[in-house]
Amino acid sequence: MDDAPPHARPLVARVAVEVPLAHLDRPFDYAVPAAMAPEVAVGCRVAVRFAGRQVGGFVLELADSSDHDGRLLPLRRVVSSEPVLSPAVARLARGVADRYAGTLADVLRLAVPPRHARVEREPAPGGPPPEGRVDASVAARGRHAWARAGGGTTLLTRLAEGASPRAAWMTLPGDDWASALAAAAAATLSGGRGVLLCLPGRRDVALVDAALTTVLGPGRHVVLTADLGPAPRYRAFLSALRGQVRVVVGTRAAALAPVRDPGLLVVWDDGDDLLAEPRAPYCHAREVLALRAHQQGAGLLLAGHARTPETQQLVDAGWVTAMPPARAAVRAAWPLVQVTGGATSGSGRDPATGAARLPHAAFTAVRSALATGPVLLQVPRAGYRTRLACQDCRTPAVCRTCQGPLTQTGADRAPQCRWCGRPDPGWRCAACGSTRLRAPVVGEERTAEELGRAFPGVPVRRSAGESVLDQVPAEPSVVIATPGAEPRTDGGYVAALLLDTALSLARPDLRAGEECVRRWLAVAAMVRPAGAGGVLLVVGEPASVPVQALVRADPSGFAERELAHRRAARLPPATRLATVEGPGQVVRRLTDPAAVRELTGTGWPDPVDLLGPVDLGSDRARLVVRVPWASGAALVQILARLQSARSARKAEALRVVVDPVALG
DNA sequence: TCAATCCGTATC
DNA sequence: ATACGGATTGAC
Repeated sequence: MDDAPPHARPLVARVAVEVPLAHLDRPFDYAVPAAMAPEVAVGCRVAVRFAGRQVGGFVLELADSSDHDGRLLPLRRVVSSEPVLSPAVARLARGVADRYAGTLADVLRLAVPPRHARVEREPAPGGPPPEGRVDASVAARGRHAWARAGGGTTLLTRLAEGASPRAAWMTLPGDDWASALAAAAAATLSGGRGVLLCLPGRRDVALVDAALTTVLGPGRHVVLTADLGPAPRYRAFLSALRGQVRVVVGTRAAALAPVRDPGLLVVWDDGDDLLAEPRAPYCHAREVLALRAHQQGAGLLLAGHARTPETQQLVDAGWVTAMPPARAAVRAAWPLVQVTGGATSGSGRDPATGAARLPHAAFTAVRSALATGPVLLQVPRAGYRTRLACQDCRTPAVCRTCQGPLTQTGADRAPQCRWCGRPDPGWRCAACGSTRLRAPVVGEERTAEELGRAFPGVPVRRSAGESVLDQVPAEPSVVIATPGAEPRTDGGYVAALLLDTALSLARPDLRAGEECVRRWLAVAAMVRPAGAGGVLLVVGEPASVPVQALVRADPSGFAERELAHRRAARLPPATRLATVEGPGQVVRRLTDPAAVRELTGTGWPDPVDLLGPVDLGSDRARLVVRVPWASGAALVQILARLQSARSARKAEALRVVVDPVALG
């Protein structure tokens, strides 16, 4: 095929068909009718007949012969010649599917947005993008952040030279990180290569979008998020695919965007679980981009206020380089950290609701800070980690298994036991039989009310849930925000207050400590340096390891300790772990080595820990499978074979999650 | 001995 | 889902 003469036409198309069955996750050959030969292209969408049905597919390859013994069916239709699945993205998608025991079709649904014919016909924008006015001060702020990161300036130089550095960067308080990422994008672009930036939420994407516009000028990058709507999404996708823009910024699905010749792949705040895909194959943007960096020889930047154990593990392995700031830079950037435990100034609080308590020392510190500027208060989300009760008879809701208190960890999640962590989606009141739960709101609203009274004459602004503030004026005010919704303020906050840290840390979750430190560092990042009067007030246990990360201004030390702890406890990412969920009988059989050997040919890797299975009710069960890190690939292969064997027998697919983000 | 039917398996 | 091949059955 490679040296075919110019008049030769492709005879065979290798097609990835869009079917959800695991055992059909491989290419199928089709004959290319002469009439379709001019339209067919590698990467284009086609329609084919498959097992008697009309299905869609993507051309993975064109060839002049097939290894298939039987007769080939002809392609039914070339849907469009647009090569929406480049060989590089096809290979990446295959790698992601293999990494997560999923199917290529699942990954391609994330990688290629639905076609929009009208958008596809739109003429390409004429000429080069307008030469924008570059805002020198924004670029300078970005460079300033890099200058105080260890090796930051070198990183920019190497990107501009076409090298592919892999780095883990933690910001210092006050860093204009969005501008810093834009500066790295500009450097990479100046070296002639593309850039992809993945961020957890729309707010983060909007910040970087704005920074890219000022640093690169307009029209040089494109935003790619799932919530754009079909036409704008396909338009953004096509402009990256066609090379009209070389910089893409977006949320998790953008990790598979068709950026050509990428020189830099950026993940921001990889501890945010928004970066994990909630649908099969449950891939995480950090893992997708790490694989992509490896496959395509691109640079990788794992950036954030905090560092996850997963990223720390890559640092330990020497695969990415840490960028520690000089100790002097840390001292110059960090606010003064004050930890207060013990007595509270409040009185008459309802102990059952765990309402916010404000120690006297913190109260005075906030009052004095309010003389000069805004004070930030981070509170748990409304209703979050509050004890649930029956809406009708007010009987406290308890766990059916262990009688622990039920709490809600998110507005749309099932109630969960605070002691054993078990979710209880089908709760029913033991006293009156009601199924209606009441979540007393103690988080944000109650705190706002209390603080409003505590500091009369000072405006109280709230940023949470539906009404998130991007920015607040740099004037004295109490700003109450839920994690992730903290507004920015020019010059930074005079003080910030972290309440009830001991309670937050007590969450029955493997990631509780890591998650708290991540949220606290996001607050610390917005406070003025100690030299400018900035104070971070922490209400909690001074000796606890997560609180010490703040006291010592040493988030990387915390990441190291956290990873060491995971190693000692044989927890991810020091081990590889997967959950398998399905009908009780099927899942229980997976604990029988002989049965697994029969199903997969080889059986579980040795050694293996099978934890559970846990009964989830309605005849469903979940098994946790844990293997040493080195056996991860073998584990995933077994899981894929298991799915394959089941789908071949027309059995319902199991829910397999490799590296689950949350472990209750 | 051959056609009709059933069942398992592959799906190009 | 459909299509096909091989095995099974039953009538001549």
